[in-house]
This record gives sequence, C-alpha cells and structure tokens, in this order.
Amino acid sequence: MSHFGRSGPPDIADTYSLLVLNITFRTTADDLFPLFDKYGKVVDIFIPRDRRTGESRGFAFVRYKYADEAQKAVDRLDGRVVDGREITVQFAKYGPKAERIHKGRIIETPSKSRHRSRSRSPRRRYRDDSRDRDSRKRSRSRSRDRDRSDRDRYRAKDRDYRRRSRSRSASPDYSRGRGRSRYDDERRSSSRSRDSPSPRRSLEPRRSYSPRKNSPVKGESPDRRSRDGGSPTPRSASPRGRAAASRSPSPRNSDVDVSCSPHAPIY
DNA sequence: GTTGAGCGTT
Repeated sequence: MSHFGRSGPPDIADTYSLLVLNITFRTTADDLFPLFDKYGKVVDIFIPRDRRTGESRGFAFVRYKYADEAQKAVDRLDGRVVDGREITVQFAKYGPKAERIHKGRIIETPSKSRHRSRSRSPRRRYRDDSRDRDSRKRSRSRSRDRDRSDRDRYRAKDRDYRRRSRSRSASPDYSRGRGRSRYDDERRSSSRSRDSPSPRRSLEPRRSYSPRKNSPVKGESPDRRSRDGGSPTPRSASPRGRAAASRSPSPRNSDVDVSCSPHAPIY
C-alpha cells in the first residue's frame, strides 16, 4: 500500500492525473488512497515533497485508470474535508499526461472555473541565489510587479479566508481542542534569571535611556565603536530609541518647512 | 511542534 511513488511511475500508459490541493502537510498517499480508491481504480499516488526537509508540499497527484472515474472523484472529493482540511481536487494541468487530460476535460479552459487567476508560484520553490539575482537584475519591472503582488496577495489571502469560512462551515474547533496557555512564556522568563546570570547586566539593567548624553551628538556614529566596546546589552534598544529620538525632536524639516515657510508663497 | 496556495518522482 505504500508503494506509491517508491519505484517511480508504474505505468502511466492510460492514467489520468488528478491534482489534490489543500491537503495537510501530514497527509500521506496511504491516507488518500482509500478515499480516492472508493471512486475508481487508483493506479498511483504521488505526493511531491521537499528535498531538504522531506515534508510534503501540501498537494498530491492521484492517478486514475479511467477518466470517467477520475472525473467522478473530482466531483465527489473536491471540497471534501480531509484530515480537517478542505482539499481541492482537479485535473492536473501540467505533467506527463497533460495532453491526455486535455482531451478529457481540461479543454473547458480554466478561465472562470474555480480559483481566480493564480500566480505562477509565489512560494519560493528552491533556493537559487544566482538565478534569482540574475533575474532580478535583468528585469527590474518584474521585481516591482512582484513587490506589489506580494502585498496584494496578503490582502487577497485574508479575504479568501473569510469567504471560505462562510462558504463551508469550516471547523475552527481544532485550535480550541489544544488549549495552550501562552502565559507559560512569561512564567518561564521569570525563572530564566537563574539561567543566565548576565554579569554585564549590572552595568545597565536597561532601566532607561540616556537621551541627554547622545542626543546632542549629531553627524557622528556613536553606535559603532561606543556600543561595541561599551555596553553591548542595550544594543537591542538602540535602534528603536535612536529612531524615536531622532524623529521626534526634529520638527524642522526642509520639505515640510517650505510649505509653512512665511517667505515661501505659492510663487 | 510550526506555515499554505499550490502542478510531479525512479
């Protein structure tokens, strides 16, 4: 039962691949087999997983022997809740049997079938610094587009989640089942004092900042040598405090001043 | 132990 994907594709002479999305990261082929096998003859099930971690990517390929059965499985299993997650079953678009499926049903063109325009692959597949850098340098317009898409994606995702929740009474009770108190962290931090005696903490227990000392200094970079050699502990609060201090007490800005300047009319 | 929006292996 676990031979799926072990010896590669057994016989894809007349098989139809179905793409199963939205499956849990722990779902295995053995879990999907009984579900899909009920609707037809499943030839093979393959779940691509990451080479580095070996974890499933969240989707699986189920190969059926007959197209009609695959179609039925898509119709019946699509939207089904498996392992607490609503899976999405659809014909595989890409793959060795893409053309075959093309004649089966994909011919309907995914214009407005289900999910709206889906991006290529926002999720980083493999780490390729050289190629990534090259691509970014080659076309900067693409980089800008990607940036925008990234932000848009976040909003779209949020909206999608809400919509999905209403569509099908999702089961958010899963979180409730495992009541975990986050206050444990606080408690643990209390006992942490014993773990790290922090000898240099005596220098400055991060009580308060000293604005009168480095405030008047301007143009120099005291956070470079002074911090490193002096007190490395308050380094964490350095950027924040410095930014706030620098931003707050500087009401005289060139840009804003021009607007309010009395000797700067609309001329 | 974690996330998530996606197209494949010996």
